[in-house]
Amino acid sequence: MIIKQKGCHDIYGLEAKKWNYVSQVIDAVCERYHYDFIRTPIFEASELFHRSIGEETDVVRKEMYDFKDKGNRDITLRPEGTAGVIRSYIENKMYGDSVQPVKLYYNGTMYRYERPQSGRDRELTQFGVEVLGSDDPMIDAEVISLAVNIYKILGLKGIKVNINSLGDQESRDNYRKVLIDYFTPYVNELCEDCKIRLEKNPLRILDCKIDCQLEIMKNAPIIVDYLNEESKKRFLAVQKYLDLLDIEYEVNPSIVRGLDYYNHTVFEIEADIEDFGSQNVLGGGGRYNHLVSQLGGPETPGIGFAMGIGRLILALEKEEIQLPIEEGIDVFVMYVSDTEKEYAVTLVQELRMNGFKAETEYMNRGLKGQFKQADRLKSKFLILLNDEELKENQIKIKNNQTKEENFIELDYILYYLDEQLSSFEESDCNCGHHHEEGHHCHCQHKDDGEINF
RNA sequence: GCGGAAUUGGUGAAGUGGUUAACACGCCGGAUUGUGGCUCCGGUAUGCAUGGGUUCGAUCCCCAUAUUUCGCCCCA
Repeated sequence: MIIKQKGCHDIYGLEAKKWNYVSQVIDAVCERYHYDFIRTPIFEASELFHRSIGEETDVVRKEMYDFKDKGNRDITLRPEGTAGVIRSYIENKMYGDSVQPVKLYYNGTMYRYERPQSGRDRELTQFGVEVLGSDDPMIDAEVISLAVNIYKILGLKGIKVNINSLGDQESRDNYRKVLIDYFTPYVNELCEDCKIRLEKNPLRILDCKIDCQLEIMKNAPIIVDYLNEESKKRFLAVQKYLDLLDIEYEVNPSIVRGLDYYNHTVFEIEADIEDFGSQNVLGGGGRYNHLVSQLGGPETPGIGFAMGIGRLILALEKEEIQLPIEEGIDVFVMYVSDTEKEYAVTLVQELRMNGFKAETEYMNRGLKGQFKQADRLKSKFLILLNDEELKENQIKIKNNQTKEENFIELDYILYYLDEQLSSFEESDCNCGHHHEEGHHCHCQHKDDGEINF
């Protein structure tokens, strides 16, 4: 038997419905924030990732899914979304578009050659946004608020935003020196990885999970103290806008992010979920004002963030949040004889063309089997075709909840179903969603007056 | 890259070094001659991840591989 590759998943059934629902929420929110969808290739030249993400990062050093193609080109399956979007921005000269800044979002699969575990796969799906062309701190706050809103609309509670600033190049260089000076006397106390980091990327020592226990960490210099005037002002402005948007956040000096292209604002969004381990970080991002020029475009400020959809859905499941997913069908058409079957074919077609979710029998089951099938499909109504009754232009329809049966004129069936089904839509919210019995509406439009699909 | 646990049918699983591998759910069929969801009856693994080894004999013991799963590093 051929089975799926390590760290990959088949998503189908209810799981697939959840994914689609989350995507719908993302699309709706992005539309309101006026972000345009962009779809870039899943594979790119390897060099793109080496140059953008950084040679020394773990993602590039040990997680790249790369190979040679038949033309002997070095190809990599994208490990994240930003690099491809920036490449596209430059290649398509979007910096010349009449509408600026350019606000984009993507939602697609990424690949990392990792050891799979809970909340981490080799094929993962990320949704993310990128804003290019504006350095306004207000955009930083907007991007964070967009992410937070998506989590809120989906019903996640306990969302925590951690922010930090890496400052501009001057601040960062300055801080880098301070860090090296600080840690060098203690080099023998550091773990093996951090000894290497001390030379290559001292910032990452700060979020080392091993060395964070050390005494020297507590007194380590904090970057915020080494920001120059301008960077400090900028960071405070971001916080001001977050306050205005009523977003709770915490300044966390240990957030440095694993990709090299970030400067100024960096942030991570985590869910406060028990037993979620290190998988509680649902998304993260930051500003990258030199990435575009680094990849050969004009000097262009940018900011973005990404969230893992798989991990998000895991979080929703852990929190037992019911999504308003439609289940079941409107009507199941039953038949026995061949002439009834012929009528069923056309009737089902007509029902479908008029917007009803209609099903019929394909497995040659007896009437008993068809009743069972209709129940499995959670059909709200049953239509029982009968040759004798059809001759009289009559059709028998049964409400599968009340068990009430009625004879209806053939021509009247669409109207009848329409009327009957609308009584199923009763719900104390009017979000337009259909909520199954016992499910609650999480659209939150009533509370926030914001999003309504 | 490192470490722990697991792998029996469509599903959940029990089990033993020795003839036909429990049980339950599901599914299909029948009792019920065109109104079911209850009940009863019947059917449903030449098979216990794969490859070696130990043995008279292995699903059960040993080794390896694969996969799943949970951690570490890192990340979403």
